[in-house]
Amino acid sequence: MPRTREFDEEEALGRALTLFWEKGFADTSMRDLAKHTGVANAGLYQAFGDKAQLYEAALRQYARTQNHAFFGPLESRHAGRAELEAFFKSILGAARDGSFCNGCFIANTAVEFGEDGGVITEMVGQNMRRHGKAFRNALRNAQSHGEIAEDVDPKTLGASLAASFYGLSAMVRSRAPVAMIADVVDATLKQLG
Amino acid sequence: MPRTREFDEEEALGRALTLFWEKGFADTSMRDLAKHTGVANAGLYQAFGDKAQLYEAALRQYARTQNHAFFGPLESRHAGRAELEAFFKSILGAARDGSFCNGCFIANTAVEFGEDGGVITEMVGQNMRRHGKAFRNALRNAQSHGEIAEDVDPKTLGASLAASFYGLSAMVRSRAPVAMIADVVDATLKQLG
DNA sequence: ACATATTAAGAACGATCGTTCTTTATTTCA
DNA sequence: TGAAATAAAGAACGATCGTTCTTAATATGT
Repeated sequence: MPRTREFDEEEALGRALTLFWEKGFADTSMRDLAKHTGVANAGLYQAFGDKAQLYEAALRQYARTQNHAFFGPLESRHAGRAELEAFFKSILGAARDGSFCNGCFIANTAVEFGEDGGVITEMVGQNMRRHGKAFRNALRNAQSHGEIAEDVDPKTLGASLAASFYGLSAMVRSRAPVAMIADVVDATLKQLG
Repeated sequence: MPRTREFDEEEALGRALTLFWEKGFADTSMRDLAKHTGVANAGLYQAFGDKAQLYEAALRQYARTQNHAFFGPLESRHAGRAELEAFFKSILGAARDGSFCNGCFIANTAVEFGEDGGVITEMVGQNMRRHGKAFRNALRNAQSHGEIAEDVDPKTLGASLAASFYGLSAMVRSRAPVAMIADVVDATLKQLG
């Protein structure tokens, strides 16, 4: 009997993500979101709940798509030095062509929400652990294949590479000169030996 | 003839900074600020201009005080390896005791404002350049004194240490486990050789 | 084909936002 | 000491916020 939903939830969520990613949670209004998604105000509430739940859904989609595209290669059983280099060089490339100009949505969320004691902080922590694990996986593989120096500790360097990534994210978001981003990438990769 | 101002501008600004630092620009209302500074609503406008100008003034005070306390030692002509180690170890300590739980206000501002094309972004860039220069100064001194490896490039590693600092800031702000912070600090300092 | 359930569109609500204005109190100079 | 000028306090304003409600359109099961 019911009328069918006209809009595609996943696509609308993607557009909401774009807006949250660019402007953050507090600076994005539900009216902005309705306009940008093409979904009526009430439709967003019907489909996703309130604004916070919509943000959570957008964050989940980011983790599932964009974040997965970035970190998936590092999580492969065959990930090694090549994937680590490709990761940071692709960030430099994305900084050049502007496709990384909003930085990492996980890192942005970490900064905006801080410790809210809720589900958002938990999701941030979960994704940050994923990042560290991905780097560590690639580092371990690279080390066992003799592709990087023997004296690196995959656990500590993995955490450190994640921190460098978040730092790069903040710098790119505030439009630091590309030369500075290139310097960071150079020095970061030098740690592989 | 005029009545004298009752509150101390610098102290009120410090309290405003505390609030902006903890909650960010968008989530801090002028009423919050009036309550927390003890200065009446109109008094803040009288003394500082509008909300954005108040934030700018708070950012300037942060650069002049907190930021200076952190980076001043690295900018000394006598700064070397000891100061670099002390810097990152003090971050670990501050992560432990909670005194760094809001992260770096410069990095937070970079993430919240992104590229706004205005004075805020310019101040962020200015302070980020200062950070890179401070690290580079200490690295150059350390190198010329034989305290660190000869093959490090102070320029690129300086930029990279700044990125690591911003990343640490984001991680601490979202309450990453102290063990993870310690890992980042360990791996970061390992770059000194 | 009609009744019904759910949608879309956006008007409307109360709260809160940044900002200004009004009022009252206070201090200094002539 | 009285007049002028500024400070302090907070009420008030219009705008916008998140959210809900009203209305009208639409698609499905019998």
